[in-house]
Amino acid sequence: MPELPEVETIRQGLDRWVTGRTIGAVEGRHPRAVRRHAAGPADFADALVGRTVTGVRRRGKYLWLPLDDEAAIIGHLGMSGQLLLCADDVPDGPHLRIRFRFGDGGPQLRFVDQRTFGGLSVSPGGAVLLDGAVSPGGAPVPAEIAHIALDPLDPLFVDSDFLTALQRRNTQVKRALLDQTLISGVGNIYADEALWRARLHWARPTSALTRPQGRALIGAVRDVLTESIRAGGTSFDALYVNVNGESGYFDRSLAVYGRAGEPCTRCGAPVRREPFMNRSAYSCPRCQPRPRPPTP
DNA sequence: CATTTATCCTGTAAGC
DNA sequence: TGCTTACAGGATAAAT
Repeated sequence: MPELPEVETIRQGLDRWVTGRTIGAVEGRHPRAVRRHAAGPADFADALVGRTVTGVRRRGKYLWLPLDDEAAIIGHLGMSGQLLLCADDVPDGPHLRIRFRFGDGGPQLRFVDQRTFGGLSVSPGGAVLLDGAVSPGGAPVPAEIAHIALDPLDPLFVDSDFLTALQRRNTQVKRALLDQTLISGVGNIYADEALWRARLHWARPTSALTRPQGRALIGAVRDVLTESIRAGGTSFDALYVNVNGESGYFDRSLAVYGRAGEPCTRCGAPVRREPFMNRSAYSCPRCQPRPRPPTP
């Protein structure tokens, strides 16, 4: 599902195909897609018609598109959201939620979302620098996402600060990786992949991690995210595609996620799947031994 | 305050 | 064959 590499791939596509274009019409097709827009669906469209997109930015799994009037469109793909550039004659699918037409008459932008966990909103002052005191790292982000931590590909991300915060936590290491207020952009897929690379079991208590283990972990997180971006992200099915409808191919490089019973590519032991937060955690039983005592 | 759990959704696949 | 159930899981409100 869309995590940092998938969102970054989409950001790059939007930057290429949408930046500089002026919105001509906005068509809302499902109220849930704009539920985060406090001023309501009608205001969402009113705030955008006639505005020009000046760029596309990202923090973690959030996107935002600054506009020429100091507002910004904020977007989150949730589980199944897609942003697609389509010629006018491409038929609407059943999950079309929002359509943007542009004044140049070029390809329209569609927000398509099967499970409706994603959505778009307009942040009135979102294109303007936020008070650095309340934004993690002091970076400019819309106020609505100021609670989201820096992601590990952000130039302002400081490894040692993250490791200190990680060690202060009293929880399991995978839970910490998924906490977007501690480190953003990592979801279930890349958490499992990074833990495998760092040879750490997901249930390891954060407070007991050594500094070298922590450094190995953040290095692994950064490596796997970077490699996946290079591959265009991970596509298991048609639910994740880039803005032109193309799949990424990092699924071929996954070591453990979704590979229960298959051999570990490092040691050959069958990959283990364990229940984790009403989901699954995949790991290698040999490379990532369980922590000694019962989990905290 | 820190941390965990329940909830929102729908399509696919597995089970009876 | 057709119905039911489990599962996928990001963010957030609510609970502990």
